[in-house]
Amino acid sequence: MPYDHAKIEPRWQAFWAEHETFKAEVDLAKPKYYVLDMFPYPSGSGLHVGHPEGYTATDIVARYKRMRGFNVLHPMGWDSFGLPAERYAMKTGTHPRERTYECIDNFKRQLAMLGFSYDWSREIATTDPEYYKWTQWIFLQIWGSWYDEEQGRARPIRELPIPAEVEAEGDGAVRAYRDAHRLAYLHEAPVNWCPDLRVVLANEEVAEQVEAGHEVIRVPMRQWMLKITKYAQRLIDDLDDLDWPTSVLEMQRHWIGRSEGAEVVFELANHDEQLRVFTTRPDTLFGATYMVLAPEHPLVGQITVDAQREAVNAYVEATAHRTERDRQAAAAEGQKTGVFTGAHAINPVNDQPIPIWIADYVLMGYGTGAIMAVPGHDVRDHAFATTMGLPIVQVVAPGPEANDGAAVNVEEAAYSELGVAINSGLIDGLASDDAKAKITAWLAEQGKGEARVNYKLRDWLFSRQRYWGEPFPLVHKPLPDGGAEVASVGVDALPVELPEVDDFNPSDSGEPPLAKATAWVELPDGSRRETNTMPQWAGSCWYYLRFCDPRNADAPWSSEAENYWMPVDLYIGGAEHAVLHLLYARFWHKVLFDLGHVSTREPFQKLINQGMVLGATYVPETQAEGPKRIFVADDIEEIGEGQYVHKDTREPLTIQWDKMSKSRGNVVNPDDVIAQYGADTMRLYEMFMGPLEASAPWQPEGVNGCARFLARAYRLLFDSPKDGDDRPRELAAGEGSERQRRLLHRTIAEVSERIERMSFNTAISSLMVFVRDIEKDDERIGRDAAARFSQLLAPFAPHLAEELWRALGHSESLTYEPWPEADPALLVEDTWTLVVQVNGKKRGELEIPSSLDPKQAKDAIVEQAMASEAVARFVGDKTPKRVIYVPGRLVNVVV
RNA sequence: GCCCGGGUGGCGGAAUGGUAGACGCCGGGGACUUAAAAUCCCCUCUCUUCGGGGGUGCGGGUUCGAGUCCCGCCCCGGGCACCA
Repeated sequence: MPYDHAKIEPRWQAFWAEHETFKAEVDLAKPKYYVLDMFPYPSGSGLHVGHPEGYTATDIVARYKRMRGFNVLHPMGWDSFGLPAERYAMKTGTHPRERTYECIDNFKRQLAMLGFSYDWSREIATTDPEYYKWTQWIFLQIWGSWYDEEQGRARPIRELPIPAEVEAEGDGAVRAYRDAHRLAYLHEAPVNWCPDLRVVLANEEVAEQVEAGHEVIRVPMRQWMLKITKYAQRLIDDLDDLDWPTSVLEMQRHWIGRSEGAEVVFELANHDEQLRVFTTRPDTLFGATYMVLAPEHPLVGQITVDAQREAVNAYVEATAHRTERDRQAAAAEGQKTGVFTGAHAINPVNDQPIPIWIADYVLMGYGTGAIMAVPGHDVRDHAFATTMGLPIVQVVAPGPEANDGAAVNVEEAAYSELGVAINSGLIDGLASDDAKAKITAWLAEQGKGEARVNYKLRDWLFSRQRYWGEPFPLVHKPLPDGGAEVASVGVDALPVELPEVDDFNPSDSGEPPLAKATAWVELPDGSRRETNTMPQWAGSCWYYLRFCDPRNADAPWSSEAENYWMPVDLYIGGAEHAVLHLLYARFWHKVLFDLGHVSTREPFQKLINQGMVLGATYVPETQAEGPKRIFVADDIEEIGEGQYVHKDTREPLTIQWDKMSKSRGNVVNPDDVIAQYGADTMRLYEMFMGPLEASAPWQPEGVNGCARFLARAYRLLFDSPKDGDDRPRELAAGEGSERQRRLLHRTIAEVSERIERMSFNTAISSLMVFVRDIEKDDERIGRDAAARFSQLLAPFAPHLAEELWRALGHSESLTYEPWPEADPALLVEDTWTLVVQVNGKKRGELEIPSSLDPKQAKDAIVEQAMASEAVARFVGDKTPKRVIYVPGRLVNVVV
């Protein structure tokens, strides 16, 4: 029987498992290589063919590096906390744990069938108490730290200097001072509360529920926050040394959003309070004609005059009920709303009183939640001023730096670019940048402001009102004065395991589900456990560290293992994690670095985002009014090349490619592909589709070509008689004929170079050429050539490669065989092709013997070209103006 | 709107500024076969008066030479979005 993947693949998978072929141990004598996949959330629907694209790529690199002599760490695990299991539990009553481990089993079965070289002895799941024990431990490190601005690093909270005046106020004040400085703190943060469902919704869930008719309001709730903002600058700076895609670097920089400007203090008329605003354009201060506070701003209640109170309250109330979506839709249309408070502020540069408004285009979460409005030079302020009839003043004119001489009418539109200051007192005539510097210095002198750097990045809202997450290892301890203190349960009490409950719904009052497990919440000493749980990000923030030492019972990892394996040399995963997962993991890593628990500043040295695998749906060629109709492969019939009709209605359809998703119905299950073609073919096709980073459609016809190639490779070494079992062919020793040797060594060189630059599709193309051409001259492949080929094939199609290797008489796996080296002497051909161009157009080519060295023998080569028929024909008796010679490539005669 | 990618045959895609279309799919022709499948070989951008001409989203430019570099557009994908 010819190439039978169903027989070969399970056999080698069993062999690898039995021999623990891929088990990795710290070995200081060998260089290490840590290659990591973003571990998956084990969803109920299992893998689709999109998942294995990245996994295949890392597996190729892992196998290649092993053969290159590296000690390779290539682990896999499960990001297994998450909402779907909890939703499933509410619906069916099945405990999330049970459901989660079912799903893990299914994922693991599917991954095992693909023959990935994971060290399964290192498998971890974030839901395992032995794992989340250490997630809780890391949280305690963060909670137990403060950020020392002077040293620019986190330090243990016990090292926080307590000011004498705080000390004097007693224990309560000291405790409050410490709590305020911790990297994890409690804060009243606004959340999306849905009273109908009694749950807090993630931002992306809001639209869905509102559409379903549920009310969602922003209400403040006491939440755990992490001070990631303290790390904003380091999170930007340390991006410089990473080998990451530019798009991800850019997205991270924008997310952190550093901007330079000034903080300016405005005194209030008839009030003792001050108003602080952040601006990137202090040079436009003379053009500030009003101020705007966010509706949530704490000063709103105090400064509003009685006559305006009713209108202001109504506006504040309305804002709380407006969904993000509403506000965004209005913003997109440039609509501005707001209400005058009746109060005035004093512009510090000219002592003019200007009115204070509230409007929801000012966000409480950015800057100080208040702005000075300069309608002449800011489009948003301009739109607002126009709507409300507020004055517009021009204080910047186009100057030599930008738009010199352009006509500007700020009544019509804001001029938001740089220029020269006008109508601006002490900075008149200065270019915008100089004006900024001068006015900022002046403000500082007057005590009315200072230079300031601001970031978009907010502190990380770290608690969730869910059951299926890590419990916080904290308790609220009652104090004699009636208050409560937050205390650690102590490292010895870890893990704090989730209590068994049968109801996973939140309580009527909106308390998290854990609050109902009273036996767990209430401790003998009167303390109450924290009932929030951690977000799903928590487990994925440090799993790459646990992989270094996954069974360590005494510590999250040993410094020996961490020192040896870290950092991750290659990290591959989807672009959807470009911002949050990577930012959060980098943040935790830096805290751990500051506290001396890890040795590298950054966790992931090289990052690659694999592209999406697209699935097909079919849509009507002419889309009628009404809901969109889409059809899946089962509904359609192909009546001609690229022409499809609905199999019942005969309506013409066109094919449409989208990201694969269960809801679209365009997923392809790897189980089916493997059953038909085998894992090696599947892996090969995943890589052959195109560059790793690019998205590509899954076209089942294309899989054939890869299957054909493997069958050919199999036939090179196996004889399949009609009657009887396959048997290895008798092969002569050596690397075959001269031509075959050259082909082999060229293939070795090409495949090596292409794997190194992760161009797997072209590496596979080299292997295909080898198999196609090796027997062009009737001679069977040589034994040694076959061995080298098996090794080259091994990273891509490991099962077949092992089978071929064994057919050549080896009894061991080829996993650790040294990678073949190309003999440079055999890469030089007898002749090389010289292209002859006339005026840049190809007119002929010449075979030049390799005895004429392309670099040395320039004159002789050019002479031959000039004597060629092509030159004779296209140059004739014209005199060449110039002759360009590109060594080893071409001669271009310019006439 | 802003920030990243990308646009090459019927399709997926190759191509350090130097022969555009490697490799594979689909399609066509042939060999083998009673036949089919499988396999093997050949052809497969386009026009052509068979000399050659044209062609990498569009329009310019740099260069002896541009898919590749520069400028201005168009289209597609991804991300962000009232961030002061």
